[in-house]
Amino acid sequence: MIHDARVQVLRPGTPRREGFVLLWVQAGVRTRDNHALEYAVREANRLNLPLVAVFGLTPGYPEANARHYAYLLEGLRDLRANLAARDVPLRVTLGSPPEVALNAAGEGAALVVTDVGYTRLQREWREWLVDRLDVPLVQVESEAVIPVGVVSGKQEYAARTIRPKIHRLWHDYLVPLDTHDLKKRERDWDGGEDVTDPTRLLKTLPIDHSVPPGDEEGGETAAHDLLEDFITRKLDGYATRRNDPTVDGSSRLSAHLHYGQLSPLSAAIAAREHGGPGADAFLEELIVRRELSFNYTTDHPHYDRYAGLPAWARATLEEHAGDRREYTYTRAELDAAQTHDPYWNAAQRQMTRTGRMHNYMRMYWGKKVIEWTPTPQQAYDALLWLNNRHEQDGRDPNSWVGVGWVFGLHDRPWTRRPIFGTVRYMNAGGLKRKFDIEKYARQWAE
DNA sequence: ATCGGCTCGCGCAA
DNA sequence: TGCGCGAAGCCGAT
Repeated sequence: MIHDARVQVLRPGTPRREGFVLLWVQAGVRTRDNHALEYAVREANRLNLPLVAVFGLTPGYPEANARHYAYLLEGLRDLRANLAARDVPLRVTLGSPPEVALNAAGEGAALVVTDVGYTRLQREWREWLVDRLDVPLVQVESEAVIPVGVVSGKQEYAARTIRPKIHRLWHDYLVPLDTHDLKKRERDWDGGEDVTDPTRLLKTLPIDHSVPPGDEEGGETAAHDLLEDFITRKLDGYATRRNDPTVDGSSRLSAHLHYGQLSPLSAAIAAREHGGPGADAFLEELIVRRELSFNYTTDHPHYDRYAGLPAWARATLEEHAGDRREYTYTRAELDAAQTHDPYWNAAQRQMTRTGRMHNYMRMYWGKKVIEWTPTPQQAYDALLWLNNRHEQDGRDPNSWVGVGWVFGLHDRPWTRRPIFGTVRYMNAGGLKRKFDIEKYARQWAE
């Protein structure tokens, strides 16, 4: 089922009666549980037209490097194969995504269907296309379990304010998506770039190659293998094991979700069917926390800036901006994991080597950088830079929210203390109390 | 080992 | 207008 609230007409009009339906893929790089794809298939069948797809591959995506592009290209490789099995040919074209979509539409689109991403740039791409297209454009939301605008129309203050709104709605949206066979097939649709060998194509792209690919394979096939493994082997222990950075207890699905290779609906339905406390904990992360980050980037004009943090948090940090810092490090020293703190260095190395830092360590990692930089603004910029450079899912809405949390976003005040003011403080004592931090340090030793 | 206090602002009850 | 309470904590008192 495709809920009406998922579908938004961005450019109204009557579809042409000839040509093809065009699916402009931006966010949903998959065929399973992709509402935009299924909507496009139904529209093509209704209009008795074929369906084709296009992806604009921009080498200029802000902050993206070889680590990110490798994962994206693996996703496109799988997408082309999986769409072909649905009789939908995919073209991958180098260039600005909305321009690529506009040019493809110019070849005879009756109607353009697209999906939804939640960053400023993705919104601007859609707006750019709306202004120039001369056929209808429909967006179908599939990266959120519940459409962002349905959950809330304003910036939520914290998880506790968005949670009841989500819980009220989620049973209406946690419903399977049925598929239809495409009736008409387009045979003459140029495929553009060859994505069968992502490594080869990656080398030719004029991007930042200084960060190598991470340690996990991208793409829809790997995503579903990982999901199955997670549900059968890890979900039962998830509620407790996910908080221990020395064991493999987290889902590792975040990057697949970020690149649209895994539908959050697929993951949510699989977890709910399995049940238990692990499923509850996972659905909290997958739906409540994830939609809270979409809410932040959608309803906050400065979601990626220090100035966008809550007023109480900025005020208290600025009151303490003149407090003495025992250690200060440059961005390069942090990047190279060259601090006096072996636990911090271990976390940094886990991230640079694998593309993932354990969630609990990420909080500690962020809090320490507040202590070790001259001003909170510099701490914010450094953390965001490090996160977006090395994390496989960097530049996801959860990147800005995760870094923002370190500075008090979606959190509450605590005891006043130097440097932090009333923003929550963390220290290595907590790591020692909660788990075997020495083991973690050994796991990620130099 | 466990517990209360720290501190702000939202949202609901009244 | 008052009141309860909140993603992951810390610290000192018992």
